Amino acid sequence: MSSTSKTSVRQKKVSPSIFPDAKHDHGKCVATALSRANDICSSRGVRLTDIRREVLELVWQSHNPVGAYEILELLSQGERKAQPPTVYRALDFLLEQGLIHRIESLNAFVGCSSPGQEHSSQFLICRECGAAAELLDSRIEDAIGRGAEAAGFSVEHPTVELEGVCARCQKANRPRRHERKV
Amino acid sequence: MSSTSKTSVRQKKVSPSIFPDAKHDHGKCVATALSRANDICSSRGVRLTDIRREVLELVWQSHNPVGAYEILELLSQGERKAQPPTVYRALDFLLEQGLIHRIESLNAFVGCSSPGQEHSSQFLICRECGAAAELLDSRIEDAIGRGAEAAGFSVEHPTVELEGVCARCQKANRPRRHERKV
DNA sequence: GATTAAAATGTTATAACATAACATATCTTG
DNA sequence: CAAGATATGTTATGTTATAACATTTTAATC
Repeated sequence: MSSTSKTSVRQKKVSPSIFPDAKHDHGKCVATALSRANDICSSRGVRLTDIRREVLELVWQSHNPVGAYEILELLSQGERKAQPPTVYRALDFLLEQGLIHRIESLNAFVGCSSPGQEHSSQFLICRECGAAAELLDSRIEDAIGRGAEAAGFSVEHPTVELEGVCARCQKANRPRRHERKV
Repeated sequence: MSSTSKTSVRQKKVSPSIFPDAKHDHGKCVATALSRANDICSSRGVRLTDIRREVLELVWQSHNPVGAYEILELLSQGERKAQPPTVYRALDFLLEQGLIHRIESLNAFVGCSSPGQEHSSQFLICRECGAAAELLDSRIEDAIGRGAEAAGFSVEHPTVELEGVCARCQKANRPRRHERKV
């Protein structure tokens, strides 16, 4: 057991949006991610090299999962002319350190919202805007644990990726009253 | 006839193994899958052509997810010399009809254990023997639905793939008492 | 049973994602 | 600084998937 990471895990008003607001300060997201990554890496004695930091920054360019080759292109726009292995090696490092997650259903990568702690998470992936939000829902985790246990199966690496439509896109798509078909 | 394949679907002693027994009659699995596929396709007025049936049969060659190019190779061992699009088109058809599932974390395909009914399922994937078993656990489904709902997210296509070790492989791997390290 | 439109398959080429293998550079640490 | 470990560069190739267009097969209608 790793004790309590936050005491207010279960609030009354669960933030209705783990999805970032349209006008949130994304610079802050990036800054926080980089700062935490720094802390985590130095506390573990592993090196957050230039390439690794740049790749992390590119993954965090938005809340949408980004493909390795997209990163490669972005990375190659600067001075550096990288090859695929450079990117994949950096991604492997970031995955090992729990700084990013891989989205299997998209072959893409997204920044981890709570690095530094082991956790199994669930992703909500909006098919409209492409954003991915990380859910840390213990009830889902528990249900999965119990379901697997009933089959005598020991889960080591759960993948939970939920494609659908986020609240914002649902609102945006909802037709006006007078436009409705039925 | 389709209808009841067995009346004892919900027994007291829930089969502790949705994973197939080592010595189960796999020919029966295949025969059942093909027969159901036939029924489903004819009732829907879609065509289970030779290629599609062969691909379905190859997917069902075992309970381990199988890659598209592996299918391609197997398919090309016979008379037919197929190309990738042939296989992917057949797989697309089988997916659309709910006769197979795609395992995102493996880029591979596995037969559906309960075709003919819409369902969201969860996969238990053994990293030892490679077998994949399909769980239809409403509690996991519910927990996911609630978790997503709390975020205002509407789930359309859930992907739940649980990598770990199946009961049989756990037993097989467990060291003898006198061999234990700790 | 010929006509024809739709559906399925064949064929060629290429896109997209990922890693193997070995060379070179750069960081540590004695 | 020497020397091993770690990280990156470089070349080639493996693996998964699809686009685009040609041909064949099927099913429906006359």
